[in-house]
Amino acid sequence: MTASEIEAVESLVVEQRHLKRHDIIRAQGEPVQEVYLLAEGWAASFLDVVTGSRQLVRVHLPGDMLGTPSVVLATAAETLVALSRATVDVVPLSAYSKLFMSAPRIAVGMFLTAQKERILLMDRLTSIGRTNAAQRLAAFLLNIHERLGIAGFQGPTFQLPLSQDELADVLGITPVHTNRTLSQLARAGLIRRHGKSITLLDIDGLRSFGAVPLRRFERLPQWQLAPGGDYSPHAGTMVR
Amino acid sequence: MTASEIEAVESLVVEQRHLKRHDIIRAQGEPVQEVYLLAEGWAASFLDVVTGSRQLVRVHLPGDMLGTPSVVLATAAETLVALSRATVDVVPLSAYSKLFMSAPRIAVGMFLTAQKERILLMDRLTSIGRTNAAQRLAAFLLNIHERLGIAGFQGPTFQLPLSQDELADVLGITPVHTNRTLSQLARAGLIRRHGKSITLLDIDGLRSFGAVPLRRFERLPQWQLAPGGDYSPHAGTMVR
DNA sequence: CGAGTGCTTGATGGCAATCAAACACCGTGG
DNA sequence: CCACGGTGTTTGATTGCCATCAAGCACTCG
Repeated sequence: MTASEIEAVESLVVEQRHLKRHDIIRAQGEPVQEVYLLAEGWAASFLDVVTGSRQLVRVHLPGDMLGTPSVVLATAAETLVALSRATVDVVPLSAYSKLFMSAPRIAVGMFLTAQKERILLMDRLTSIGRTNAAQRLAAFLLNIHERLGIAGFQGPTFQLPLSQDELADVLGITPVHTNRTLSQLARAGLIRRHGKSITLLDIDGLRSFGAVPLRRFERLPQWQLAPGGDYSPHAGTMVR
Repeated sequence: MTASEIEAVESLVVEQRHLKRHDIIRAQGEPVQEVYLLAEGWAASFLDVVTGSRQLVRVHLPGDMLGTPSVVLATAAETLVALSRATVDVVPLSAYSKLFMSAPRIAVGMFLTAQKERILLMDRLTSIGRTNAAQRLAAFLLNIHERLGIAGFQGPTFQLPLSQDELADVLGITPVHTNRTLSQLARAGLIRRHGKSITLLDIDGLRSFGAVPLRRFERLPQWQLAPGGDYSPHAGTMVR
């Protein structure tokens, strides 16, 4: 989200929750009455499968909204969990929807954010459906690295607070094979590991190896509102 | 989309294109200047992988908007292709965005549609990441069947205008294995095939076999606009 | 009727799952 | 201080799902 969107959402916060690793923010199947703004730490959204396994569909970093897909459902589709010590701001759904309906500039931002998330999910789907374990891992590490870069962290080294079990649930493979795949990328000289610390030794190499497309998200001029932040009066385009 | 949303989008149509099977509506990498409303026939969105394979990320039926995720990009992420003889309505992006910014009721609908698509992508990701080929196929057939039911078709039999190669690109497996998997579901008594015609013999059996979650999409009361279709005046929630 | 496309089946190989066990790390409690 | 249980990581052995390679068959169309 952009800074102004975060600012607007922050004004709706009614509660702040401090979580430790593995704490559930909101479980799959619960009624949808809130959305969340991740203020600090890492979190994840995952779906349970009846067979017992689960799929991490998204890893969240500070500034991300959590739980927004489920606003079209009566009961939540995803479970939201803290991956590290974290802080989330609780936003009542009623306030969130009211913000959308009363602040056009924010509404545009929320809409475009949702479309951006669709692109990222499409990329993940392609990665999991059409590439092997090592390529998926490369793609995932690059994605995290890029997002940390946007958040201000520099350099090729970062802390990844995911266990190999959780990483396996991201990649759609088993924990055992995750371990072997990490070793494989290290042996190939693409990454280095020290505990939870990951160093990307060859970013271009990882990108071509993982078949990762470059995504330059932009706000096209078509999405600029008329000055003043109010709705541009276009008679005839109003509906009903 | 709801009927009123389709109606609103239809008023923006500048051109109608009649396509035959395999025609490209818009290719990956092209500038994003339009979105599309599928009026007739089947279509698909897919992503190419540099390794040569591709992933069908979404199969579209009449009434679906095509190409909307890429409105956050300068060049399109997905290729849009006709799966059968089809008709698409071309909507300039500028008109589409103007509709969003001037018609709050439609804007809410477009936002909720995007969130719904995220849920569906999350379900697909879980299906491909965490279930085997037969389960993915069951889940896909159920999804298509359910959407055809919403569109008014009844009964357990429908025409699936996808080649096994295309089906393979949906499921993230090879064409050869798609064939074997179809035979497997038929041998198990879950489906019957006659050419492109598919009959679901045991819908509940397919649902439990494919580990398919039930999704009841609803418009929660929080998303109801104040009567009149105009923005509800909530002083203090306007931003900037 | 020949070429192309799509479907089907067989044989073989490889990537990843499964089963199993040892090892490192860490906070807790005797 | 060290025993300990728990969690997480690593490695080996075996199995199996699916990919790959190959070939035959059915159908359509120019």
